[in-house]
Amino acid sequence: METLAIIDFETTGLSPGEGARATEIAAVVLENGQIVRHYQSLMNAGVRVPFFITNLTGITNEMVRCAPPAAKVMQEVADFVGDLPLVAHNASFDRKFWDAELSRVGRTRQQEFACTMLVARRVYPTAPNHKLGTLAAFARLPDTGKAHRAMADTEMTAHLLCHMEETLIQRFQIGHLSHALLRVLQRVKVADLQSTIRKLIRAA
DNA sequence: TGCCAGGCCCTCTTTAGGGCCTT
Repeated sequence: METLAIIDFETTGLSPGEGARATEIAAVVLENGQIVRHYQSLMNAGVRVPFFITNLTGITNEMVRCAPPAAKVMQEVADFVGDLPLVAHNASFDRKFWDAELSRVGRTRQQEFACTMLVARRVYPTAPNHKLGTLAAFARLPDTGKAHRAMADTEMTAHLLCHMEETLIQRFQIGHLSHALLRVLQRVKVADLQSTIRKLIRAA
């Protein structure tokens, strides 16, 4: 697999447009199917953490108050991932926060996101659902720690990506999984997955 | 009081509606 950066945000809500801010981010670099570098930090954006978010994630107001400023963390994580292609589970969510938090420090995203949830819907159509935790159990992925914390979810997404690559290699004899192929697969109609991959292999 | 975003996908569709998924 080509070298990719996988990220996951914990936030105070669902939309930066509604005032939600990031509370934690994790990123890993996946190289040849192995996690070779980690970045993880809580961040203080100067907002209160709603009670139900603390219940969900375990992230408290005290933890955020003691964390480095959001601007410092975003500069660090943006430098950490550099121009590597980005991957996230339900990437439309993380892309919104990545773009919003980066814009606050005067930076803009240079690369595209690929989405493991959209690809998993096609690769694992019989999974009970396509939540990250459900897919981890369905594919019997290694335990990565407490769900709904940024590094645990980031590592789980990395394991899911590797498992999907193995599945696609076995099922369709693809050579390897690239970011470009992920971007194609996430837009293919579920029923067209097989024919689309075969066409891509023939064209390669 | 009740509701709250947005992109994607499916279908009893396309001049739409509702479920999924993320926090």
